Amino acid sequence: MSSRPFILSPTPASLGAQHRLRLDDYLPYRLSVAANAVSQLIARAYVDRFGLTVPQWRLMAVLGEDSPLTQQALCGRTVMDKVTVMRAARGLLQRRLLRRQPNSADGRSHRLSLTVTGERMYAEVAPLALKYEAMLVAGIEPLEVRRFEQWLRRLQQAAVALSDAGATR
Amino acid sequence: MSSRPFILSPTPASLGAQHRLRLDDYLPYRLSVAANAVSQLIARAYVDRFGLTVPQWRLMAVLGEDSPLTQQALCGRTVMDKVTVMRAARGLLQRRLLRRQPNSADGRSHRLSLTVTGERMYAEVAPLALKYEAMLVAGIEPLEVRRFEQWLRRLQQAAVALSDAGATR
DNA sequence: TGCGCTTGGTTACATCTGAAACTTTCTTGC
DNA sequence: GCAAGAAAGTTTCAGATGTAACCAAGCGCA
Repeated sequence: MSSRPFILSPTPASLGAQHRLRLDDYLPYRLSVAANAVSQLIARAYVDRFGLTVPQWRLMAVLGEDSPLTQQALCGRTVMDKVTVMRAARGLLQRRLLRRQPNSADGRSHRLSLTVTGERMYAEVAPLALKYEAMLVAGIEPLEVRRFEQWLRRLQQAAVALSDAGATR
Repeated sequence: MSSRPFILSPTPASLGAQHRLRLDDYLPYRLSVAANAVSQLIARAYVDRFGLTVPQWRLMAVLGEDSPLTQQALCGRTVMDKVTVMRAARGLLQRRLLRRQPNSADGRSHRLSLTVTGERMYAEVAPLALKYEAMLVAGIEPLEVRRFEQWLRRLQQAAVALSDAGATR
């Protein structure tokens, strides 16, 4: 690639950024593009092998480690819209991968959990997911990966905070 | 948050990953969620202040630093589909932010560049973008930020490589 | 020159997505 | 208890997005 001199030179104020906008070095852009590439890769794999969409995959991932849960709870765990969760759940229900039982504590919601078939699929889905993750970070020290994840959390937090601040302002 | 012991303990094989799938610690998920949060924040800001969609914003960002360019070139620079570029360009053309001139070298394509109005908007858009970036990474050393960006590039590259490998296999 | 192939760009269509309105059930304050 | 408001879930609708088909202009090779 082209040389980028003085990028790390002392910046004028407290803003640790460039003064000129170069899309290619723009963090939100880089983040978006990277996320897209990774998402596409994994989405394709899951749709091909299991016929699962990303939202459906997320539901299975969560319910595989903790169930039963209501749709509401799933929204929180997967950071997805309630409509998205609803549709994903409907798909899985139709395929008998999910079971929906009445919630004695609250007549509005239901308790969702994997069926035996769902568990069986989960048993294939989870290792594949881990395999993809491993391939993506191949050759990188685990400690580095952890640091990166921390970064992502931090960034997300910052974005949400700014978003809330903007909304109420 | 909850404690996560032994995460950094020696892993069995060369795979630097967990053995159990926990969505919350799953890198592709974290990446997607973080990217979403950041994208939403910025998208909202741009639609509110300038009436620009993300694709439109990207076109302006690229054309502001380098023009004229064909749509084809813009696809490469923004990592967007040609249809997406086409629609974004159409929107900007209608608002007279973009100019489209014939390309003497190739009758199929056109040379796109910002109009004076477009330049004027760019002059507002770019600093705001940098401001958002600065706010997101506030309190983090610039060197760290660079490292993170490198990470993102690397991850993207890995994803694309795996995707290509999968497609041809 | 001309026939086939490629490429830039556009259109059509099918899908996905989220905001908003709506229904039902629960909670709260009186 | 019972109205009023909140919350879980569903449906509807409009906008965004991408794939595939399509058109027109260039390229290449005989």
